Amino acid sequence: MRVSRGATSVSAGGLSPTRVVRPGRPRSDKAHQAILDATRDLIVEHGFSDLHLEHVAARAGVGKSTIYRRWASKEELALELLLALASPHIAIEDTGNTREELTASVNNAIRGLTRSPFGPVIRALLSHIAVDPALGDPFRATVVQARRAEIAAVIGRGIERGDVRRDVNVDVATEVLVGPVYFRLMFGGELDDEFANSVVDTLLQGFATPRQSTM
Amino acid sequence: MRVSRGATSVSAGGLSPTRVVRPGRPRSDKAHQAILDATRDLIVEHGFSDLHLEHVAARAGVGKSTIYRRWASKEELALELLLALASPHIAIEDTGNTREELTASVNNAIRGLTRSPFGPVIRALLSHIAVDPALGDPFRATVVQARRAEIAAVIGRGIERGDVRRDVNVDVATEVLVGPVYFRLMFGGELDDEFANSVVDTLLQGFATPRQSTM
DNA sequence: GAGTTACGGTACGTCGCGTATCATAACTTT
DNA sequence: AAAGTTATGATACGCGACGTACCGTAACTC
Repeated sequence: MRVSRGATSVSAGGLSPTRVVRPGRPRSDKAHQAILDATRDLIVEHGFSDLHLEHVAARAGVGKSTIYRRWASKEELALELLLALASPHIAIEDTGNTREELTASVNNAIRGLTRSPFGPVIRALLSHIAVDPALGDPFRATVVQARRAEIAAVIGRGIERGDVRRDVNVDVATEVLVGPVYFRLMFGGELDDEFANSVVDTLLQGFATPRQSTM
Repeated sequence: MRVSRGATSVSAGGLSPTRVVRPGRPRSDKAHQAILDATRDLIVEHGFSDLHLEHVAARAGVGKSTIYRRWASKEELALELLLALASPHIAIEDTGNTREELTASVNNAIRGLTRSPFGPVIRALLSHIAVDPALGDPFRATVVQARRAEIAAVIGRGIERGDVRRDVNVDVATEVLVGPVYFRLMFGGELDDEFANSVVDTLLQGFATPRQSTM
């Protein structure tokens, strides 16, 4: 059995619930965070279906019962982890330049998937998100919704600046911008700046030749 | 990877293996197909992580050992099933009309996911495809590659007709056409004709206003 | 018929799940 | 400082599925 109980770097964005401190032990959030960290590491290393809570407990330096006291299932634990990891990669700054902002939209998604534990974790959970509403619905309601809103804002600013057609559908815009990124995540292909630029070029100009733009 | 003993071709083109008939029982392929059918039904009903080979055996009217004799693991069984289900939804007819063909490209993907068992099965296997090369590599090498080639042909015909810009990157074209479909498969949203049309409209015209097309 | 082989069935050890129980450590209250 | 409260780590348990091993037998060839 593995003994390395390395709690590695602390991930971003923890939750801070209003907690009433009562007699007895004070629900040290160190344990809470240690469990999430161990879960993250083990998912990254072995994937979700080989995530075993007894290993999580061992690596977090915690009893198995402590985990079951706080989360009803492996899925709930994974969901909390996923939402915590997702949030940092969504915001897009208003730079005044539409192309820049669109590229940032794609690059933000890419960087979240390639340069942070969010990538391996969501990869491991894709099926569950797609199949299990208990995971999928909260994820859609928070992460996906936030990303749609952020890109809607980018498109909106582009329209104001006169750079973007007024009739662009913002939901579809999100999907053609970020969908390709997830396509490559699943089905292979480089996720780099060149890809981001290529997607944005394609989307800004469109497929059609100028003379055919009313085809 | 140890595939079944070559009794069936892994891809969906019918089965015509050179079979050496030897004494003893003749590897009835009825059993083989019954196992695949049962696997498909159970994945559709309960998802991949609740797919239990003892149930597959029972539903297929087969001993559990028979399954283990032919496939090394649940994943290999699922892979063969997946490849068999994927192929029918890829070909795109040359209609002479670029917009029609692009719409068909998106609609083919949508129909494969919504109107056939391929949808539930790939949903259940997304994570494994994204994480496990033993599943992902064969899938990419066959299904994804075929789809890329098919869409490359559509783009090529569009260029010949003068409808599509000559500098469109065909890989990126595949991704912006089909990526949105998989995005919605995972993260929610209707998968219907309206969506397909909306994607194609967006992609043909592009985001940019005409006067900004060189932005 | 004799020979061969895959077959269905079953029993087995292993492992992770999720629950229950318990003595104890950590902290609050008085 | 002592008493009271509560979450904690540890351990044991039953359950179910995994994957293996072994059987007697059915199906087919020669």
